[in-house]
Amino acid sequence: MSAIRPEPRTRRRTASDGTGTARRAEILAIAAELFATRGFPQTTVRDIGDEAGILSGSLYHHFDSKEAMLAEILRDFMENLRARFAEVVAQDRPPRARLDELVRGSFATIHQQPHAVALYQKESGALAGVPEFRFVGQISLEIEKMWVGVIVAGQQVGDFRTGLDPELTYRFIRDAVWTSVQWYRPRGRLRHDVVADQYLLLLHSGLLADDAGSADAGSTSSANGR
Amino acid sequence: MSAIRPEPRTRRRTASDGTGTARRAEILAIAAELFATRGFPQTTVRDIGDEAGILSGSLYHHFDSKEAMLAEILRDFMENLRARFAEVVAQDRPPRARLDELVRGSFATIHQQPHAVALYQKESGALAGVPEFRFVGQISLEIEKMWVGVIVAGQQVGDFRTGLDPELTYRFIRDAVWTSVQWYRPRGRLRHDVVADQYLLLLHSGLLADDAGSADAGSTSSANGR
Amino acid sequence: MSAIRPEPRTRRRTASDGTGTARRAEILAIAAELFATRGFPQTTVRDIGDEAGILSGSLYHHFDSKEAMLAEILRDFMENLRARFAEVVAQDRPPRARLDELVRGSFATIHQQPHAVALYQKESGALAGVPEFRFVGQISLEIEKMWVGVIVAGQQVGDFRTGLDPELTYRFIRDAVWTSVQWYRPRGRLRHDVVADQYLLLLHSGLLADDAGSADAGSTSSANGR
Amino acid sequence: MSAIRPEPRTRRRTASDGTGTARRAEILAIAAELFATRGFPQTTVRDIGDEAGILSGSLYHHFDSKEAMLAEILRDFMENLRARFAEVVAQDRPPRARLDELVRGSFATIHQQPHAVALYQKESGALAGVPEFRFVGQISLEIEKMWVGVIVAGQQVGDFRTGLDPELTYRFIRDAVWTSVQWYRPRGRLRHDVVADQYLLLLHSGLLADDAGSADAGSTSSANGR
DNA sequence: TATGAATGAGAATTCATTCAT
DNA sequence: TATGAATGAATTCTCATTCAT
Repeated sequence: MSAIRPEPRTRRRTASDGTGTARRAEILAIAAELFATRGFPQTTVRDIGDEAGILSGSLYHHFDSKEAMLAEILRDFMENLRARFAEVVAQDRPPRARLDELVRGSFATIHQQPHAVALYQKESGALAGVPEFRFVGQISLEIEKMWVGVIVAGQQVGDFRTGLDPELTYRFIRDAVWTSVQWYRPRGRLRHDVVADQYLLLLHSGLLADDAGSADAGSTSSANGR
Repeated sequence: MSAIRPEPRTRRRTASDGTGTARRAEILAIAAELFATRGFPQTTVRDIGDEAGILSGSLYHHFDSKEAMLAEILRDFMENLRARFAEVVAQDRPPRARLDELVRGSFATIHQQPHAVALYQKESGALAGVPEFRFVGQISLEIEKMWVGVIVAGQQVGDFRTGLDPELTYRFIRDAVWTSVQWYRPRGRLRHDVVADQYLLLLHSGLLADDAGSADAGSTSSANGR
Repeated sequence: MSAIRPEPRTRRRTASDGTGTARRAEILAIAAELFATRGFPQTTVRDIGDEAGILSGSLYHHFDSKEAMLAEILRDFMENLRARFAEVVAQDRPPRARLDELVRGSFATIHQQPHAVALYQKESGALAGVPEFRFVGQISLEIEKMWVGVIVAGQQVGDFRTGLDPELTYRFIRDAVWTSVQWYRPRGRLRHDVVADQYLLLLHSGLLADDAGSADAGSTSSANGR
Repeated sequence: MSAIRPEPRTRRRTASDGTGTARRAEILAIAAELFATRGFPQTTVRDIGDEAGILSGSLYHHFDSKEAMLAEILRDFMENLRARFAEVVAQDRPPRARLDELVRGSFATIHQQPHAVALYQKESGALAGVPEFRFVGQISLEIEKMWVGVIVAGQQVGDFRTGLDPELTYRFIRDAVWTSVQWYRPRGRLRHDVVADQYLLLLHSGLLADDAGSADAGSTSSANGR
């Protein structure tokens, strides 16, 4: 019974009109978990419906499409993240302190919203060219600018090593931090702030032992403090 | 046409029987690229056939299934990688030198086989429980043991900072290194050895400037960012 | 397993590459009949598959979509019709003879291709704005121009009554002729050329008896010479 | 709220019980327009609800089903039309005058109720076998009898040409007249009575110019109609 | 080796309809 | 009267895979 080319229907409820928030949020949380664990394409609307206790078709009472669910989850997450980071970089503290907080905040976010983070990591690549998901690239870029800004500032005040390319450094940090969502277990024994501590220790001072610097060029690493 | 001893129907040519090797390899390369760029589930056998200039059904003369293609690509890649790393860790050199070479080798691998690396990164998660892909987890674990072994050795000889958990450190390094496949462009202006240099600089000595070090692990970390 | 936004696949076989013509034509004929009798939206691809003896999904081996089937049927029909009419209007005969042949040709077409005609009648309205079906409106317009051209020519040579608006006259004729597809039965006792004869009699001379003119409005339509 | 004798659940308010008449009529008008422009199957209850400013589910407080809406619209229209025509044919005037008025009345109806007419034209075919819509065929038949009766009467009194089959003539007239709903614009410059005038001119006297007989083949084609 | 036709199991989405509130 | 959540059946279309030629 499909028309030859049906005109687009009027929109359904969206996130911002505050209607049916309860059920929507519930379903979105379920979808986020499934998308994150199985991947978006591998998750069927039936999976979501089953988990939510309704028929898959009934999901369309709440959302326009499976894609729209993904968009809503990602948008919520990314706008939140941007705001969180913007607050940090706006602080009147030395770059080094701000970078630390960006890192800590990231690990905390992974702890609090592992699904959204995993989702972002997994799908943002495939979303690059899709118009409805332009915001992903945009916000990513804004975030990148904040982080790189802090790194550059840190180099300027002499806190950070200048031999490092800020862009490249940002990527190294970003990848190490966010990819941890793939092995970090929120309920595991390794707490997120401990992971952050460890990462910051490595990031700040490097892997080489402090007095290994002299040994670096090959000489006397004898005094090695351990 | 009847062979003296016909092969059991279940198994077609495999990589090692040296038949039709040329066409097979060609198709596998195409598949690897498509799998890597679009993702495995999003790549259809028709995509592969189109790119190879044959009909999708004809692919089944070469391979048992789409999954079998993925398995072959990944197995080739991972066994190679394991061998490569095994050579490095077997060298009679200080841990630090060996770790550097592991890192450099990884970036070089990304340069040489970006598709396989991307594939491994994207799909290995979803492959965790699939019997045919058990080798992925196994080899990953072997590789992890090699790297962690080097890190531990480095700590034992005093080259590497001991405050760092070796497992955690491995993950931080692994994630930063391999995730670079997502932004590294083999034909871009940023050469892979330069990327490796930059990463090793960060990894070795950390982000903090050398004269900031006194504030660092030095006692009075009052100004310390946290 | 749907990708977020799959790129459009390469085209399948089309009508003009002359491949698989046999099966294609068979299926198209079935589809035409179903579309014509049930209406396009009310015909499901399952209906077509059932009638063709294959699964509905298998139709997509031959055609890109249900819509594409409709387009092919209509295009074949309309281009043919245009050619047929173009031949007639190009003849070096008086307008009256050409108009008669247009009418007779139309009834003959209804006899020969009732499904395509019914389809055109039923669906062309809904197809107005759809890009893939622009040809429908275009060819319709070309045909209209041919007919109206003949009518105008007939008026100019004095064959046709000048009190009639040519456009309007065309529509009256067109609608009476083509709508007959809805009641004409190709295998019925009423042959198409008889129907054409009757229609032409009415069209030529009108409903009023030849000597009924005097009774007309009662007044002085004396010049009504027949 | 409990009525003394609650109506059986199967039947809700109908057109004739005078309840909620205003809203009902409003909704029916909306439905008629949508059904007429998009076609009945292509119109969703949601479309109707949207246009009426209520949710689609709420329509079921007024009507039993989407089909019931269509039935009500068509029945109203057709009973009215039958009555209108019945009045005309009952007049004590010559057949010719009555036929003219039937035609004029039809064009006027198209002008006044274009949606209902279009609806009738579009859907009556598909409704042929549906029990709830038997009235459509019945009334159509009654109307046909009236028209054919007038035509036959006209032939008997010598007003109408006798070489024409009355049934066939009726169909030609009916199709030309009613199909005009598809191009007639109630608010256009071409008024319905002008259209009727033009059609009647063509119908009465035919397309051939009054003195065209002699001009025809040049000779004495008195027996004209070819 | 390859084609071309087909299978069969899903996929997302639509939609008339119901019903508790 | 109307809402909002849900049903359940159907729809178009996709896709890995098979197999006779």
